[in-house]
Amino acid sequence: MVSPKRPATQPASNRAERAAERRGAIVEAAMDEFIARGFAATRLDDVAKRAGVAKGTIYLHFKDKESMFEELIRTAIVPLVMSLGAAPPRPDATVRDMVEGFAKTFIEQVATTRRGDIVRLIVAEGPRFPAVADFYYREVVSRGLAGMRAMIELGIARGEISNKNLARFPQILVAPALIAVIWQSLFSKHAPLDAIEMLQVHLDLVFGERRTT
Amino acid sequence: MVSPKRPATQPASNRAERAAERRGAIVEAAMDEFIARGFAATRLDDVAKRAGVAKGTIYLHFKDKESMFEELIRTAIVPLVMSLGAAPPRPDATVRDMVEGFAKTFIEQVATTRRGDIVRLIVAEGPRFPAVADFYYREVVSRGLAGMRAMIELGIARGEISNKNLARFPQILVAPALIAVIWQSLFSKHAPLDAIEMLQVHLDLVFGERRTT
Amino acid sequence: MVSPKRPATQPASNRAERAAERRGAIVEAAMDEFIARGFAATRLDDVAKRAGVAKGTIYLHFKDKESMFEELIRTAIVPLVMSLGAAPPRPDATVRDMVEGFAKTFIEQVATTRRGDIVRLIVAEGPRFPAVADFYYREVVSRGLAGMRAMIELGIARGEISNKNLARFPQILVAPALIAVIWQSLFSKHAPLDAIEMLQVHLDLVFGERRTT
Amino acid sequence: MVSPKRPATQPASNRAERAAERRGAIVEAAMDEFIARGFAATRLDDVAKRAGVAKGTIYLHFKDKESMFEELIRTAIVPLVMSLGAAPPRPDATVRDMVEGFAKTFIEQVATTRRGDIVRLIVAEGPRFPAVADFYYREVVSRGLAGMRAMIELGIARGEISNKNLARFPQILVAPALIAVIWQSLFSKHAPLDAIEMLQVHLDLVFGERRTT
DNA sequence: TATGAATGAGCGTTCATTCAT
DNA sequence: TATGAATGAACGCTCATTCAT
Repeated sequence: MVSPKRPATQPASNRAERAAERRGAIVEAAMDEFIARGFAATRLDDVAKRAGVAKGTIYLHFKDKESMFEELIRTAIVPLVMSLGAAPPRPDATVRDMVEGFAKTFIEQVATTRRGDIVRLIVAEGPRFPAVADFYYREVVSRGLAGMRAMIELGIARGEISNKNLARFPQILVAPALIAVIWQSLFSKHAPLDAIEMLQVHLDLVFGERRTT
Repeated sequence: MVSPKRPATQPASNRAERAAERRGAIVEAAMDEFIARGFAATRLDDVAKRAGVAKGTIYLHFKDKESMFEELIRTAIVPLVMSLGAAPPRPDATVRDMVEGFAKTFIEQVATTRRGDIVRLIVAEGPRFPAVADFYYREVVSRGLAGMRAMIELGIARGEISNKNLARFPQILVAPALIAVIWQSLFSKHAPLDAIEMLQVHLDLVFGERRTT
Repeated sequence: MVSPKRPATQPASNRAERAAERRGAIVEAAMDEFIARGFAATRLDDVAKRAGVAKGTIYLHFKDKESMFEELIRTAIVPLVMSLGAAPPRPDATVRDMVEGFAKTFIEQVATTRRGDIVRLIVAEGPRFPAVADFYYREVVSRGLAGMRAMIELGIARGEISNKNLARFPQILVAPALIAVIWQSLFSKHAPLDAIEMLQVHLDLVFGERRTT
Repeated sequence: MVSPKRPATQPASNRAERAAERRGAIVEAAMDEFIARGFAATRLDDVAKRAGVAKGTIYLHFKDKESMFEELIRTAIVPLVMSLGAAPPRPDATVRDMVEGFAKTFIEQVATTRRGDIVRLIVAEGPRFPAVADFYYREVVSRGLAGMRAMIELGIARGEISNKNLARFPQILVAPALIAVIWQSLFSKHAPLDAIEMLQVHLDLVFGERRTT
């Protein structure tokens, strides 16, 4: 959340920079509002207020509410992919270690942050925004599942994973992660969920229980 | 579309009955609309039209849109619980068989029907309707998880489940089922998902692979 | 301008009647506003206020501002045509008498009333509302000119009109009438125009000067 | 789109000249837009774009939209008057020849050009812009009618015009010309109108039919 | 002088809610 | 009880006007 009023010391950054700042503020504010209220219930007035700009300014950056929403989600998905794709390719590590690293990254970078809320937002609005659902499927789901499948197959080849059918349903591998995301939004106040622990247990199911030395 | 003047031949089903019919029609229509559009985007005009009643009639049965939504969800959850709680208590069966039966019931009764959409609706609107989320947690989630935990513990006691930590995270057991529900709504047109098969594989992870004779 | 509140003595006219009254009030109000401000500058808020209804009520009768405008004009043109077409077909009268009667009717029924303003409104907005211009041409202009041409030809045949070319330009016969309409709206406060007199003089040109005994 | 930095080779036409150029471009663009859309529906954004200047630049030349419109019309009227007042004062010609020359000039210089659209624009917006209507009356209408009246009186004196009352309604003389202007804008696509021919016929009415030798 | 990003009042339209019938 | 016409607050979007650069 950058203050819209640049401190006097700063030498008045150029126009483009200022515009980018404003746009950023709008994006942040809109994201927050969309997450908090969903698409239909979000008021552009509130977005503008939260972003510290006038209502009309939003329309200098986005064609209308709908395309703002779609563009926002698309934009937000990119770092989501990046934060996951950033899994270090340690070829010498065990598959379990790789998956575990990946899972931890997910929990830290997604499940416990606003990125997780975006995932829930997509689940919530997807049916009304096929373009969003399509994009999400293409950029995140299909890629993510392909990556998981590759991991699973490697695990099977190396003998780390015994259930050969798992490769057909990589969804199983990520299911608890998604559960964690949804749990955060809906039930964490009723009963906290230790996502990291849960993922460990789940990985034990997949890879066999770790011999606790 | 029932004629307002009941023909004299009809034994004049009493008023209460007629009212209940109307109310039922409204509930059905509202449910469909809420599922299709979400809370905020649903128009009571459309609900009334779909239910075949006048707009004002809705207000004879519900205080306002919000409480209608909450009441609807609550009402819809009951058969959800019932359809799941109806698991026959075969004490002689293996735990896996019990869980499997339960899972199949879920797939058939929930994941592939409108009930699944209701689950997604709760995920979507839950944060804006704490009362709904609370009710859902109390009536479905906590009970369901308790039941699952009991099953798991029985499985552990009987030696069917080796991972003792699983009892701490019964969410893991239901995670793929929830995935199936969400997948139906969002991605089934991109790639169909055989939920039954997926659950089988998942149960293989939990109970150990079935020796396919 | 009918009072929206029916006097208590009246036995509460039925719904349809009330609706027609309201619609009539909206039409009146909208006509006045459109004439006074033109299409773009007319505010539906003002129309509603003037009609004594809520803004939303307008939308119970008209799809949107644009179609309201077009429908209004179309509706207003009908009595315009009628008031002109009502020229009594006195076959024994001279052509001049017929044209004169027609002209007087026009001056009395159109040029000096709000109907004249509607003509000016069509001139003003026609280019932006081709549908309006088309309708006006079809229903009023082409018919009116055809009628005029018939009169002129009759006049020529009877020897009342000597200039045979006039039949090719019946516009000439109506031009002063249109001038009168426009003059009313724009310049009557600068210099009043005695339209009746002017038409007499014009007819003298067409039919030859009357021998004022 | 003129480069803001004038190349050194150019003898740097002074600022005032550049400003006048810009102002001219704005005037042209605004005129086109006002004619095409009317006052209220014209967007200064479009004017600026069409003129090739920034929106703010308009405000360096005009106080606001309203006064721009009024000033524009006033400015546009001047050449209108000039193009008409430029009637050569051939004292030896017949009055009919003079009027005919005048009429042809009008058809060529006004009715078939954008100037005619300006006349229609004044008819359309006049009631909302009394200043415009006043100015137009003062500068064009009253002068034009006075000129016409003088012609008519000369015609009467010379025996070319027999109807002495015509001098009281010089409007009759110009009515067909105005009709031609309006017809161009509204109905020329439905039925073309040969304005020159029509004016000839009209003059035959006024001056008596020409003996076609 | 010229720019165009930013503003915010204002408008068309929608829709939950009311109420006379 | 049921209706649906009527309401009016609220929202998305536009555009004349301003002003920092």
